[in-house]
Amino acid sequence: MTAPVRAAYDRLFAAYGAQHWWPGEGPFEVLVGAVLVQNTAWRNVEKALENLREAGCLEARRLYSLSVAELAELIRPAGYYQVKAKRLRNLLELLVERYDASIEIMFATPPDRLRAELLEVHGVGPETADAILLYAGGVPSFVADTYAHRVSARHGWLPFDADYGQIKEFFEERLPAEPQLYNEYHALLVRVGKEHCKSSAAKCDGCPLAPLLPEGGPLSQEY
DNA sequence: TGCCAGGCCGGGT
DNA sequence: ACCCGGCATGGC
Repeated sequence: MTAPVRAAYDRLFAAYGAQHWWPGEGPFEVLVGAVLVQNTAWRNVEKALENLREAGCLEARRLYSLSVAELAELIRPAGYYQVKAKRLRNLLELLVERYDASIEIMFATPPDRLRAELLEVHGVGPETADAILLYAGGVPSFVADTYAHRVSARHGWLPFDADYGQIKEFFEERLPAEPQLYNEYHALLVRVGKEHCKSSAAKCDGCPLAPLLPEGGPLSQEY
């Protein structure tokens, strides 16, 4: 059977509705948040962003003017604050030095090239790059995070050992290249993953995707 | 109270 | 090419 990627989306949206990820926040805040949220609960990121806001530093040049130590102290609630302070600065360096601190100029470069440039930033991996492209730039670049992996593996859509690029490609090949769709799908996968695919326990009871599971239930080892 | 969160990097085999 | 540990706060 062909993987019901679109059907899964429809079920998730029907069950959960719009998730409103990164609603109303400007692209710069999204870019900062994309680094801060690495392996971290979003509520912790909110505290860090609030600190930055109070310090008047939610602006590229202002934030770039801080030392790593100052930056680290402000983003402390987000966890991994020492490494993230450096990563954030590396990303800001690209934005400020190469793109004159302008998100708009940055996104004027072709998405494929911009993605490559983001990946060259020390501390920006594929998921962070895609999150920036999608949520800050409206570029239809699917964010294949750990939950996309779990859901895909459990449903037998992909082998468990599929890598990031394969998961991303899998979804992109089966969906129209619409940023709003990618945006919502990613958020919905996280939502359903948290409620039903957490760690090794498959709580398929009441999962909106349960009807789409192969015979015999979820197929995965670890996830 | 332990487990986990919207990753990524570096070092060792 | 893998596998693994480090990084850290805060909520359930």
